[in-house]
Amino acid sequence: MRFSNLFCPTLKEVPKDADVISHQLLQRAGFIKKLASGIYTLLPLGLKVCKKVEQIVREELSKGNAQELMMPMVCPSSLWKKSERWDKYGKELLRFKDRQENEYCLGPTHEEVVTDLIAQNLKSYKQLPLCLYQITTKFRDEVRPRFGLMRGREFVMKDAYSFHESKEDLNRYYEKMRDIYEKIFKRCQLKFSVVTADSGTIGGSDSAEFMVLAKNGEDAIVTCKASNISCNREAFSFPEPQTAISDKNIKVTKHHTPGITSIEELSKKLQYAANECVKLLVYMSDEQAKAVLVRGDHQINEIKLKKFLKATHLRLATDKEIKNIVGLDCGYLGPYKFPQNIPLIADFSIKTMTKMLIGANEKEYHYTNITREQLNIQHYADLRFPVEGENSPFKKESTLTFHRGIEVGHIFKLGSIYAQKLHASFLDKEAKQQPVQMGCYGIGIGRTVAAAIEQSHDEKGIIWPKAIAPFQAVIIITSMKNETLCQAAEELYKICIEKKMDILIDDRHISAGVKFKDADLIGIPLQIIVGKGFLEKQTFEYCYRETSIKKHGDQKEIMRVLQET
RNA sequence: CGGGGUGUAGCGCAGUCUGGUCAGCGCACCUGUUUUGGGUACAGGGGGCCGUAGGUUCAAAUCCUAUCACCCCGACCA
Repeated sequence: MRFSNLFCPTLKEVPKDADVISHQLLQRAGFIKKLASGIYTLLPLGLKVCKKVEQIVREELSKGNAQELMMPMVCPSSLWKKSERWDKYGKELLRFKDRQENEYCLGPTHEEVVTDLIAQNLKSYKQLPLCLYQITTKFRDEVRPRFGLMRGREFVMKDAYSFHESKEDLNRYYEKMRDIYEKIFKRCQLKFSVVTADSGTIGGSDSAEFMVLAKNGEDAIVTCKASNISCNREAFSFPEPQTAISDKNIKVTKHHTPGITSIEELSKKLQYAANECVKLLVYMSDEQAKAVLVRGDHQINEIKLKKFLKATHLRLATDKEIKNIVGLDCGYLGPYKFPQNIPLIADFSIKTMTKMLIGANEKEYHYTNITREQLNIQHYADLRFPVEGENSPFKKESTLTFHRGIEVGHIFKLGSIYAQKLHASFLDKEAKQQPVQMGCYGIGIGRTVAAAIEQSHDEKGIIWPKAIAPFQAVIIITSMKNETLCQAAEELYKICIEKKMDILIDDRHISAGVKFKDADLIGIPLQIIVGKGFLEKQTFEYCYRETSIKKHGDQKEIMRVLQET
């Protein structure tokens, strides 16, 4: 490729709409251009890097006997209604109608389409196992798109779906896919960690996320080193603790607390630690009120709560609803003498409390020294997020540590939920009809590219891992007016092209300084400089982007170095 | 969805409070000279009816109203 011919608009200044480094550099180095919020054009270099990642993905997946296909982006609502996700998926599913007033959505993922495809064609166990995948543009109308390619609304994703005659075979393939994913991200030269995850809207049982460790990551990873557990913060589960024996010698005290409604203020005023306070939150679970108790220093994990309640829609009750139900404004709600028609559900941690501070269900009053026995708690469950630095529930001596990560891959065991809803079944060896067992496996291609930059850059620009760099090397001609230099560079370039190397030659009629700056910004791993060294000694200079180490060599040596990379 | 902010040339910004020599700066771009190993220097030049639509006024980038777009924070701590 000739730079003089390349559409690569680089910028000196940081675009004002970008504040994470990958987003800034992708724009500055001419890889992407924003069209609308969360919607980007991949410019030639951006596309080139994506293709390199895709190629790695294709090569590794084919080792797992996965076959590539391409499903439509536009999906009729009927399939989504069958799977019940037309209602469950929410606003992220972009819906619209055609001229016949038929409803459609833009596919955010393709379980429905692929399961339907299989339902229509699967007959016998002899056709299994089977794995199909595609690398296509998905659309999710994100609540808040941000960070460029890291959380766009339109994005390129590889999604694979596997089909099996038994759970055992699904388990076997899931493990295989985990290995394939590890190989893919290793080949992309990323530092990542595999963590236990929640399966979210996709549904299913086991799932694991592949997290690229980076400080700008949107996900929190919780680790207990001693027990070798690494988990998405959302999916960290606590075992049921032993019930503590309440302090029977203490007396309930009522306190007048006008204007004091926050845990922080209360614990200060009444000399009660935040972890001795209990807060009560009213949720609407499919429009049924539920009261949830959690310790003052804890946060409710709504994913867990939703699962526990088996709710389709879950939200906090509005102030108005609370007033209707309890007859009280927020701030003084408490579980003692709470309206009996609303079930009280408490987080496991409440079990370990010997006394507590709660709202009095009376304006401007709180109680202290309440014990669990005085409350009519109907259920205990694991409902909260872990807290950074708290003791591990698995190993006493160990604490929980937190890291940030970018979720670049996610694998799930779906089981037969989609198969049942979309009637994908087959005849087994005993001629019995069985629903097919499914797994699904995603990789965010654009997100992987962004994650690579988050992990590898400096003040000068991107430092691409060799495996996914847009070019192996760039040949820089320091002066286009010097014919000797041009000839030498062109000859080298010609040899590279003949050897099918992916090389850029910077033949622009501009000063050498600009060429160096652009090469650094774009992040090409190796710069080959044809300049004064050549005029003096007929040698080329080569410089590694990552280390800035400069060396000299003749054409033979350059070819050797290039073969290595 | 709530709060905050920003829309002026391809990019980054000043000008808006206090309406009138206000269509401006830097980078980028074009021409010429210069320079030729880390965004050379000088000279000249092209490009925007100031997000959009109304309104107020003799006069609007500037004031008012509406609207659109984009960005940030939050969207559970009772």
